[in-house]
Amino acid sequence: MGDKRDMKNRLPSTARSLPIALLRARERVMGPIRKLLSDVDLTEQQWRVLRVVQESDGIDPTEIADQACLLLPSLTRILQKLDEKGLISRERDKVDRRRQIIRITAAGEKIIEANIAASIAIVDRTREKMGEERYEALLDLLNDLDEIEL
Amino acid sequence: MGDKRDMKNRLPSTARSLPIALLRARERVMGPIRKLLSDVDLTEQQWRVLRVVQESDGIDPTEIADQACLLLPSLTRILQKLDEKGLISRERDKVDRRRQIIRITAAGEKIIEANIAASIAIVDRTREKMGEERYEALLDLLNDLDEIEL
DNA sequence: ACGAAAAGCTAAACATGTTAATAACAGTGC
DNA sequence: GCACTGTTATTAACATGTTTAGCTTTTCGT
Repeated sequence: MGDKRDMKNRLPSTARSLPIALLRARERVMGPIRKLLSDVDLTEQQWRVLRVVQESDGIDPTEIADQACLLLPSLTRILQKLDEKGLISRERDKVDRRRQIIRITAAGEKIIEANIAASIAIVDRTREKMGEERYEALLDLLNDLDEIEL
Repeated sequence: MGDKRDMKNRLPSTARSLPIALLRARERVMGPIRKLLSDVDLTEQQWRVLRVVQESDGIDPTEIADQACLLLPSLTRILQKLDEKGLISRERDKVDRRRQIIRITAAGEKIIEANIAASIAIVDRTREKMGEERYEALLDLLNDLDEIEL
């Protein structure tokens, strides 16, 4: 018979479950950053999008979604919010009119400049606490996992 | 002056950004599982909760939230859904009447039995493709990250 | 040039993430 | 017994995740 205990023990406890371990780790990393951003009324995703836009010189939503790791429907709403807040500008591409060109505004630049240092500090602190080597090893393994099973 | 390029280069590219690497890795792992579960009309979170409940012998929401890595407001809605679907039962604790006791139903057991094997297979396949050692090393590093910066 | 297929984006619907506020109950000190 | 405080769980409000459908524009084959 299909004894319940047989199946239970073949699955990892939550600490050894990869999906949950990834969740917890992400929570640990993003917690402090979220706290920082709430002071300027930005979500973690809005900040990610704003930074991708700032690093480019005019970029379309598809490219933003790819770099910020967001699905297009989510991005659509985020761009609407950022537009309302006056942090980005949107413009139709004159050549391919399906496409939009997103740019950061002066107000957007200002917000980034005001928070980028603290953002970097948080990342640096995590890397130091974990140790440079282990931090880099973790990144390597995560990237490996992402490239697996095409 | 605050040259823009100075700040840009101190932040990692998306591949070397820990938050984004964690996102992508999670997406890669959960994709196949989500596909499996959509056939039985369960979300990834509902499945996680159902399994935690099944592994216990009566458990309260706070404990479920902790083990399934969910916030209580999310869990409240998920338990309502699972209750509507008849997969769990809820009961007030007779001793401490703030507390609830959640149990899995026969229908819930049936769904788990019908899908647990495929679920295990997906995890196993990922571990094999990545290599046992690297897989375990990744889990160790993720757990380390979670324990850091108390 | 024309119609089918594809690309870029948006809308809608439902589920969860996140924070703040609230209700209901339990324990504590007085 | 009563106010005080902490715990458990829910609700509300807003933002995002996820899937499906839809619209507009372009590209391609013929």
